[in-house]
Order: sequence, then structure tokens, then C-alpha cells
Amino acid sequence: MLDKKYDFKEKEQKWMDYWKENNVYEFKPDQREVYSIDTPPPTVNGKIHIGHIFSYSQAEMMARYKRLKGFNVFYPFGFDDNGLPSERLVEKEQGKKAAEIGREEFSKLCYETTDKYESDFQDLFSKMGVSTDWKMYYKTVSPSTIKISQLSFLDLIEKGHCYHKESPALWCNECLTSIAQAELETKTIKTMFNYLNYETTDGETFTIATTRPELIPAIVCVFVNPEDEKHKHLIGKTAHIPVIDIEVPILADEKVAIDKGTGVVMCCTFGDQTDIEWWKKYNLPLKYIFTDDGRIVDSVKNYGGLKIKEARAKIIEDFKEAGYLVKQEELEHEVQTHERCGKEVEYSVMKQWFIDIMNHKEDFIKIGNEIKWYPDHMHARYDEWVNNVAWDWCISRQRYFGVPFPVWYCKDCGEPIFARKEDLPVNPLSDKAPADKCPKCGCNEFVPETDVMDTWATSSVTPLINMRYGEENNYEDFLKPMSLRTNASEIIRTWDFYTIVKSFYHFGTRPWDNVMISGFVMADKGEKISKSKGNSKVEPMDLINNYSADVIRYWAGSGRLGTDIIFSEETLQRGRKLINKIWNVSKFIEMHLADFKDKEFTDFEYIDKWIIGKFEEMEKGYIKYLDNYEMGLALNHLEKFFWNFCDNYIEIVKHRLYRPEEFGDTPRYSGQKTVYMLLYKLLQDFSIFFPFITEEIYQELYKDEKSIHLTRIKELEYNFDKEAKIGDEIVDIISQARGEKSNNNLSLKTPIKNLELSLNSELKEAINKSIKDFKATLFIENLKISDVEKDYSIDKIELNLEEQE
RNA sequence: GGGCGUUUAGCUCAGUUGGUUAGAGCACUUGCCUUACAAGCAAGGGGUCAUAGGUUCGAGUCCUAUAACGCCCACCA
Repeated sequence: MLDKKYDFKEKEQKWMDYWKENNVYEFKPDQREVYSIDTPPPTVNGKIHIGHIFSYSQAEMMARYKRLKGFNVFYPFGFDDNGLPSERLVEKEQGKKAAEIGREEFSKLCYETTDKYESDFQDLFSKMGVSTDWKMYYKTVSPSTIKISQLSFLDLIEKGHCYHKESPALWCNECLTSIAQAELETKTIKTMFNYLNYETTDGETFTIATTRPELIPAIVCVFVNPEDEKHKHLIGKTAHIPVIDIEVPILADEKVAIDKGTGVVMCCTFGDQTDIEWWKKYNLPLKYIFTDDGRIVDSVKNYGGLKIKEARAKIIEDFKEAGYLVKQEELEHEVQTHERCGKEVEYSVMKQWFIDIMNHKEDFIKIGNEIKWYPDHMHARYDEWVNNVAWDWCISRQRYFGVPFPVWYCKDCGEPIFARKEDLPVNPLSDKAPADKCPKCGCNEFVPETDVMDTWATSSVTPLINMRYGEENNYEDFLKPMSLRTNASEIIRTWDFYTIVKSFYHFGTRPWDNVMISGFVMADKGEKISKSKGNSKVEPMDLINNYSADVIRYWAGSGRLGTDIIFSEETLQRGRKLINKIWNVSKFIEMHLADFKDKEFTDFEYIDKWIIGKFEEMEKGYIKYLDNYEMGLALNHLEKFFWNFCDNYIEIVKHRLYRPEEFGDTPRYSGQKTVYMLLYKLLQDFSIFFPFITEEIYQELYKDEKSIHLTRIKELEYNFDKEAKIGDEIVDIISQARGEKSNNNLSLKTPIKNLELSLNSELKEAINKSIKDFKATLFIENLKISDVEKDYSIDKIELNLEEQE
């Protein structure tokens, strides 16, 4: 017997445990076709917020749907505990910087901290009903993952897509590491635009404008546009920079915008990306004046040792004092900052490991075209990113916690020595180099690489982790490619892109067939919820405790794929009502199934055919939506049917179920068979959204499998299309007659003394077939039906008011 | 500045390939304790579909432009 009230706290815990104990979501290869999902491993940086719940729930619903459709669903779950986010979390918890703690101790703390958070996260996702096989759980810094990341690196080295080179790279002097283009975030800041006078060596004065005067000591030349009438005569002359007292050539380049600033621009190594381009194009000298932690190098006269901002102020002051500062203007502009810490990025020049991006952009676009993107317009975002990428992918980070490069260098000549694949995973800091002497110079001493890999260098191998790349018993057969990648739109440029890059280099193929992109959760109108803003008003755990996981999933599953959603308590209320209704109607149905035995039956009552026909129609739409990854539209569609089922069908059939002596046993059986069959199917269809309550009801009423989540959707084939259509007209008439009662402020039980209808022949036949149901539902005493060519009309409703006493 | 998206009832959102009087939930109003459910049921009011043009017999839906908002990117002279 179902309980009078559904206690979600008790039941959700119960089924969560049951699924785990009975390995309901276990993955084992068998003869079924595999549907595989490449789930984003959430970054371990402190908190799972409502935005995660939203997008992971949507993906999870697809796993459940595919399982119901009969696929062998491969749905692993992992956590990204790698790299800078974890380090920052530990630094925050310890209140100390990594450098103060020491490399070894710090790594240990990283492991401990991420373990602790991951077990909380696992618990939260389990409570949300995530149907993953936790036995396939992975971390991005475990020995097996490190091995795969290192294998991937060595494979790319072998294939010539990865190189070590001294090259300008983006540098964060807060995190003290190089970073990749994808890790940038643009910010608008107010700054000062400084107009400074320089001179040519033959005595002409010209003005340049700069927001970064501290870079002047790094100036290597001055550019003007060759078309610039005002300045082109300067080309070829030599400029003398006052205060700093250096001389540089004046060159021409059409990239200089005549109308920006003064039209004259200084090129420093390096202030921005254009500087780097010019530096390469004109083979300019390199003057690198910043230290890694954001100071001016000591060799710069007067300014050495100052912080960047201090140097900026001092140089301006010196220019002013010397009379070379023309004017200052306040300017608002965008700067590039490091997304992890928010600090403005600089450029540094040191040896870094890069993966070649620039030579294969066309291939990446091609692979993007082979993948189906849901919603389709997300594909454009990918293309746009690939077309705009300007750098090769720098994968080395001067940090501590992450995947070590399996590399040593010859102490004398610097030749890299790579680990042997069979020795992986290795840590060059503790393991010995796999060579006795350098093959190039014969030296027998080696220095370990101290850098670690970028987070994305590791998370981009999730398909490889999933397929157990490089192992004996691997899943390469059925995971190349995987069926689906799911993530939010913000990481198309990182996770999706880099995974495609790696898949292309390793296998020459796409990593997945489909990509499903979810939208964002907005805190309020127009404000994205994000960790950095700390504007999430609701904690997932509180929500689960207050509303239940099923209700939260209702919210997560509503709305269109890829569309942003505002967190709304109202949607939660709506979900709560729906779940309550599912419970109550199930109780009602259970009550009437005490003597029911399921058997072959075709002699359905007209109204039963109507609702079965409506269900068949609904389920077609439900499947169509889900096949297009539109779980929100599917849910909406299903919900709409369900309320119709409760408010109209059940209201009609209940009389027949209660009073067999009046309606007959076979008509009653028809009703029993209908509710039995449809509730089963409704529970299945709802189960992808509400895994808990549907399981509770299923176990009580059906239980033909270990779990409802192991059943299969089989579409009905009654094809009651005609009844579905005409039955709607009967319901219309019922609704209008109810309206008449309601408008007279009367109970719906008020008898109708006389009802006169004019009906077309089809509808008349239908009502005659369902005459007992029809009369009982409306409490009709006398019914008169006249014929009409088409449509129908209600000619008279006379209510029996005497009964009200 | 570029790419993509959004704009429909007070609020949150649906609206298939263009086709009658534009839908739902919440909120609001009026009733109804009806042998599952008052966390319920029935009914009602409420919209110049962002704006301006255009295509069409017909536009919320297609085209063009504009505006506001959001996401991503480019802009450090």
C-alpha cells in the first residue's frame, strides 16, 4: 500500500541506497548497443552551485532516457581536481601560498583537500539521483589518469604536434604561471591615457599615447602607418626616448590605426599581442623587463625592483618633471585578466610546452562539422572560437599540483629525454631519467622538468580516460567516438575544443557524435550565477532538503535546451504540485486494482480508447523531443497530458470503477486495464525526471524488474487516433456543462435535470458509446440528443437546484 | 567592433513545416469539503506577441533594419 502522504526524505534515501546496493546503474558490456556520455568532471574548487545542478541534471535525464530506450548506457562520472583551481582552494583554506608550504607538503594537502570535497560532491550528486556507475568514477590526478595524460603527451610528441620552445606566453604574476588564451577573461577597467612627447634624433617632436608607460624601458621601436599624412615623414628616422634615454628606429606598418591615440604607437616586448606579431614580423630585439612576480627587473635603471603599478606612476612623474608629459585622459577599456584570479595578465618569454593549434584549424572546423550540436546554434560558437584562436596551446604551468611532464633535460645541452611509455606514470622529480647518457652530447646528468600540465591538458582526455586508453582491456571499440558530450556553453572554447584537438591528433576522428549544451542559471534578470560573484542565493543541499531531489530536477528539466533560466521558486512549487498529484493519482489507481489481474483485453470502453489514444499521441511527441535532447519540452508535453489524464479521464472513469453493479464488470475491467497500463507508462516517462517517486510507486504496484529504471519503453500500438480526437469534443461538452455549474456557484455534483445537445453523427455515436460515463460524470438525469450536420451545440442545461437542500 | 542568442499576460515560460477567436503555470477574482488529492477541483478577468518596414490571400512564426538584455570573442597605441 502506498502511504497516505509521500515522505520524500525517507523515500529518496531509501531508493538511493537500493540502487547502490543492487548495482542498478552498473555498466557491463553486453550485446546491447552502447550509448556513452562524456560527462564534464566538475572542478574541485569549493562548491557545487545551482548552475551545476541544472546542467548535470539535464545530462542525467538523457542517460535515463537512453537506458529506457534499451541502450546499454555508459555514463561515468569524475572530478577535475587538477591544477590551479585545487591549488587556489588549498591556499585559501590554509591561508598560505603554495611556495610557503613547500612543494611536497602542498601536493599532499591538495590530495587530501580534493578527496574531502569530492566525497561531498559524490554525496550531493547521488542525492540528486545521478545514475552513474560510481565504480567507473575517476579523478584527473590519480595514477591511472596521470598515466593517460602522460601517454597522450608522449603520443603528441611522437606525432610532432607538441613542442618545447622559448616563446612569448601569457603570464599571470599572481598565480606565477603561464596560462592559455582560453583562460582569459576580459574586464573593463578605468585607466589613464598618457600623451608623451618623444623626439627624433634630428630634433622633431612627436606625441605618442599610452596606457602603459611602465613598458617604455622595453620599447624596441615606434610604428606609424605608411598612409598617415601627418606622420609618414618620420619613417626611417630614429626616435629618442627622453627620461629613459634610449634610441629606437621608427618603422612603418599598416596595422597602426591612424585615428587611435595619436596615430603613433610604440612597440614594447611585450605589451600586447600586436607587439608579439611585430616582434616576429620585423625580427625586433627582445627587451624583457618584468620579473615573474610582477616587478621591473633590476637591470632597468631607476625603476628596477619596483612593482608594475609603482613603476607606472614613477615614470609618468619623471616625464612630467622633465616636461614631456603633454596631457592625461581618463580612459575606460577592456583588459585581459586571468579568469582564476582576476589579475591582469602579462607576457613572459620562457621555454614552454605547446600543442600545435594554428596549423590544423581547418581540421578542427571539419571535425566540428561532423558533430551534431544541440541546440544547433552552439556550433557557431565553436567555429567562431576556432577561427579566432591566435596562439598555439601552451600546456605547461609553473605550478605544483597536476600531471608532471614525463621529461628530463640533459644538464649540458638541454636535450629533452622522454619517459618510456611502459614506465608511466612517472614523476621526474622523484624518478630517474630512463637514459644513462644524453644521446646528443653524452653527458650523464639530467634535470627533471618541474612544470606540470595545464588543467585542460588533462580534462581534454576524458574520452581517453573513459576508454581506458593504453590498457589491455580497453573500451576503444565502442567509445570511438562516444555518443554524447554534455556541458554548459562557457566551456565550448576550452573543454570541447581541446578534446576535439586531442581526439584529432590521437585518432584522426571526432571524439563524440553529439554535443548537448545547456544554458546558464541566472540569479536575477540578466545576472549569471557564478562562483566569483558569490550571488547564488540557494544552496543545492538546502534545496534538496526543502523540496526533494525530484522537485529540483523538475526545475532543472524545464525550459529549452541551451536557454538561460532564472532560478524560480515558483517553478519548484509547480514541480511539487505535480509530484503530489502523481502520488495521489497512484494511490487512487492502487485502490482500484486490488482485484485486478493483468490479461489480454481489447474490448475497451470509448472513453478509455480516448485516453489511450491521447497517450499514444503524447508519447510520440515525448520521444521526438528527447531524441533531440529537448528534455524540457518533453516534460512539458508529458505534464500537459498527465493533468488531462487526472482532471478529465480519472473524473470520468471513477464512477465506473466504484460501481460495477451499475456499470458492469467488463466496463470496470476496461477502466482498470487502462489505468494500470497508462500509469505504468506514465511512471516510465516521468522516471527520467523523477527517479525517486516513480520508483516508489513502481515497486509497490508493478515490480516486473529490479527497478523501474531497468524497464524499457515500448510504444503502444492501439492507434486510437479517431477516439483521441472525438473524445476531446466529449470532454469539451463536459467542461462547458461544469462551467455552467461553476458560474452559478454550485457544486459540480449538482444534478442536471435536462441536457439538450445537437450533435453531428460522429459525435453522437461516440456519446452513445460512452453514455453511462457521460451521464455519471455530469450527474445528468435526462439527456436529449438532436442531429445536426456538423459540429455540435449545447441547446439547454437545466440544473436541478432542489437537491441542494 | 565581431559572433550567437533572447524579447509573447503582472511574474516564469510554451507556441512544430506561416493557417480560424495567441497557450500553460504562478499571482489575482468567484465558487465548490466532489467515496485519490484543499499541497485539491471548477470557472473568470488579464496580451497592439520589443519597435519600424517588407514578403504573403494570411505573420508571434519568414526577410531587412533598429533598440534593450545576456553569453562568447576582439580591442591595452
